[in-house]
Amino acid sequence: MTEARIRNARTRAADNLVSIYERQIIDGTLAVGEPLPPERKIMQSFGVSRTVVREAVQALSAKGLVEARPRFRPVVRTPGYDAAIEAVGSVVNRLLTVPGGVRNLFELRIMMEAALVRDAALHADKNHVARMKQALADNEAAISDSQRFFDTDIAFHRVLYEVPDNPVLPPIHQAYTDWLSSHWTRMPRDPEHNHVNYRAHSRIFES
Amino acid sequence: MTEARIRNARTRAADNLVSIYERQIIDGTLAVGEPLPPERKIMQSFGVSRTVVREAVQALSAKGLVEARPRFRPVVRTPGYDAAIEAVGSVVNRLLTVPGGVRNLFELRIMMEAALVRDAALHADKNHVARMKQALADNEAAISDSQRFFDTDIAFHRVLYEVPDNPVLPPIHQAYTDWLSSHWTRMPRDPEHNHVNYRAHSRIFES
DNA sequence: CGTTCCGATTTGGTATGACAAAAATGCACA
DNA sequence: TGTGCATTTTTGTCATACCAAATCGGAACG
Repeated sequence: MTEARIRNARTRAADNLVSIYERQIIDGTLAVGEPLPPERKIMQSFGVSRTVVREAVQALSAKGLVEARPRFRPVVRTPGYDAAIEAVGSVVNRLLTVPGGVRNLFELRIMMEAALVRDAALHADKNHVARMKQALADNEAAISDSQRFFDTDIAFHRVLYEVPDNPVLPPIHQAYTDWLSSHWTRMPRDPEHNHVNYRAHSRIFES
Repeated sequence: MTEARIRNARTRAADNLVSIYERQIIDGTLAVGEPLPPERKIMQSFGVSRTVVREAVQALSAKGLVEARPRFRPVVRTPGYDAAIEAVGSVVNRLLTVPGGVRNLFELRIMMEAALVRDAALHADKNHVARMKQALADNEAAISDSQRFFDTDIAFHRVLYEVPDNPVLPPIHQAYTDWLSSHWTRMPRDPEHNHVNYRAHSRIFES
């Protein structure tokens, strides 16, 4: 989809810098956790103005390749799926405010988790089963504490996302919880029902 | 997840501009399709330097709220789920190049589409059934033409994503096809098998 | 010898001004 | 009315400057 926009784009100056540092980050020339060179060093070594350097850095930050806190040097970052999730964060949060936005995302989550449960019932190994049992026990122990129940509930779901051993899934779970957690005004209580539900699931894959 | 970073963030100058224009775009003060004011107008009306204005515009572009081609005025854009997808584009494309990246995303797609098929079998209405039949027919008619078969295959899948009437899903389908289409070196042939598969699906929901 | 504290230096954030090239505009002309 | 060109805007980039915050280095101290 990006090509649709790139085709009209004359060569922008900062983009060269961006692609250069992209390569350097990917091939390890710039180690993860290390800061980028100071802006003034960069402009000297590439012969561009500071304006261009700053734009490039901002673009790298938007792409999730570096983490730039104001007043601090940008730090090279592990380009993982969580970076992708973060990139959409602001857009999604805005979409959640429109009518039905929360419901739409919630329904998607329900659909995905149903699929995950089916997958887990088929492919979960001993290790995963043990962890789910543990998470379920923690959840049960926290029934009286609303906050802890919520947390352990999330932990239980997280195991579901880890069963398929697909690195894409855990960040998605993280994204769901981040995006939806602030919209949980309703259904704080009703733990027994969830419990019964999950216990049923835990039985399914014991086969 | 954003909060973990925001907590350290002193107020950056351009962020104010970004949030201001975010509001103006959302509440319709700035109509979709209209260009943003010239940078000089913006800096005059807000009393900031052009540096800040440019950074704000770039940030809006990264967020998908405006579409900025070089040398052209940034154009206000529909803030939809497709904008969110586009924001992750570069990260995902890079992740697809790592070993197993394509497989991970493909497995996720398979899992989701399986869930979609189950949903369609339960909730598809007459209209959707008709469209799937049509797409299936187009697909069958294009068996001999590899490219057209590919396109009609995509069209068939698209209907699946539209059945649940969840505006999140079609952009996801678009993203899958965009991201994975360039990695389709294998399995270009084998149309009959797909056909049989889909025909079976089309039978499922006729109930 | 290690730690803490303070000052000098570095560095990022912002402002200002300038200029070339491309786009938008308006006007003359057909 | 439609078209082509000259003029004006506007963006992309550069250079410079200043402030405040972060960093760094050494001195003072335990």
